[in-house]
Amino acid sequence: MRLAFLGTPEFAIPTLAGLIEAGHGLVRVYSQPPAPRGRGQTLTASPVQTFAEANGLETRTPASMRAPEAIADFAALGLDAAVVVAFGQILSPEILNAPRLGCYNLHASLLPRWRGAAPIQRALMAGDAMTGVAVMKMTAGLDEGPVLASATTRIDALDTAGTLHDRLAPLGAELMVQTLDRLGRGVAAAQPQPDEGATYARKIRATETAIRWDREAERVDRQIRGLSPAPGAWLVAPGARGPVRVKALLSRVEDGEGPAGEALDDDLLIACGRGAVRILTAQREGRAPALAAEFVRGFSVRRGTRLS
RNA sequence: CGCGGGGUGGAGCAGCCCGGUAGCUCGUCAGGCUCAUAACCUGAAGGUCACAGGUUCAAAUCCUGUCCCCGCAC
Repeated sequence: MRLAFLGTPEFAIPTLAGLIEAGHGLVRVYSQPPAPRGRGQTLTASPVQTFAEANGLETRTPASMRAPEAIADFAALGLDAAVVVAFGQILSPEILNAPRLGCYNLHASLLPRWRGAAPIQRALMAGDAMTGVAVMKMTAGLDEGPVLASATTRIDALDTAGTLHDRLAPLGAELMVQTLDRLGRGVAAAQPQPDEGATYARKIRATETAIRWDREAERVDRQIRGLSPAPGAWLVAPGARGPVRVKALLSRVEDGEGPAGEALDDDLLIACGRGAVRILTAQREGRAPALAAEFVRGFSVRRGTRLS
């Protein structure tokens, strides 16, 4: 098929790679424009732009797909369909209707659950036992289009947003390739999303990253894993030269009772509002992530220590 | 030039402010103890203190520059 691809972060790359491998006619890749990123604020191209250019694909990074020139240019491509994966811009009806068969989005949740910005993190933080990916035909409403296909994956006790992301990206890529194949053969069926069961996956805000030890252990654990590796759930531990911010990257619920936030042993078992959480991987500011055993070797958190 | 932290035997860290014999926890190796052990005891090996200059009688420590890593913000 004659396709355009619109995507921005790492998550979108397996799908783009899958389309290339499937031999589709990728006539254009769109991505968010390079922006100052990271330390030093260097102007950096998005992962998708970098990948697309490395693969010799025609790439554009318009600041807005709503600009008349962008719309006209897009319409002139004469597309069969467009594939959108975490592009980062809301597309107008003119864009959505331009390709002959429409625009198809890969979303990292089992729609209608977790429409919106942070589906992977939200599914984990909410304690869902299962999540997945869905391919839908895009409509004006945000993530409300009819679903053509979906695939599920179990959320394990030690999953983090990072491990889920890495599992869902290729799963979604495969699903998208299959769906396009069926679409091309005219045998794809779209099911409208039911409104019931719809939830919205709000963008993660910095204020959500502080660990609240007074909450029950299950919830603290999910917060830690749902925010790992980025932006990370934080706690503050007393250090020799003042309070130290520590990012908890992996945890597990364990038995234990005590005042919320108190270390119950010397190996990062921390009491919560109810139950306790053992931190398995941690990282303090300026340092590399470390397994609990190594972490504690250089930064002891003895039994009785109060964390906040 | 967005703000900040860090590079010290194989791992994780302390020491740096207030220059002067390389420290801690662990790992490794050898021996011992034990029915036995990831436990305990004894001993040993292993470090150009990121790199390059500078100051000094003397630099891990102070000054300058370079490279790499990380947190925040975005």
